[in-house]
Amino acid sequence: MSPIPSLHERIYELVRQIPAGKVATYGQIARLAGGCSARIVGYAMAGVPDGSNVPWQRVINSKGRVSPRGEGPGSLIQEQILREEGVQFDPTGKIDLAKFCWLGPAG
DNA sequence: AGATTGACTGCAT
DNA sequence: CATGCAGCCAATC
Repeated sequence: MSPIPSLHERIYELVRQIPAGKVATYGQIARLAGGCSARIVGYAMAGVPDGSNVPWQRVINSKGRVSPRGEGPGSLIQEQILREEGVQFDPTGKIDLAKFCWLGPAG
């Protein structure tokens, strides 16, 4: 526990601040995390330990859609969780970022 | 220290 | 709308 959390931990803390029913894009988190690139956020999400309080499911890509993890229902699970949170999906499976995009820790 | 990779992004074809 | 390419930066080998 250092006074200055690593980039990874900082991202986790940031994602933890995302309220239910809202979502944030990788670029958004990256910017709030200190201006790193969206890839770092994606990499951090991939390294999220199972059991942490990080609602990684609320982090999506700039397309307003969940990131296709390739195999497994992972993306589908994420979509279901977001629906449970109150996030609405378009008929195309996209999220209305105009309403559900998290503005940041400031609100 | 160098090369490779990745849950990204934006533009071009 | 599908595919390709380049830029981006940290983690990993």
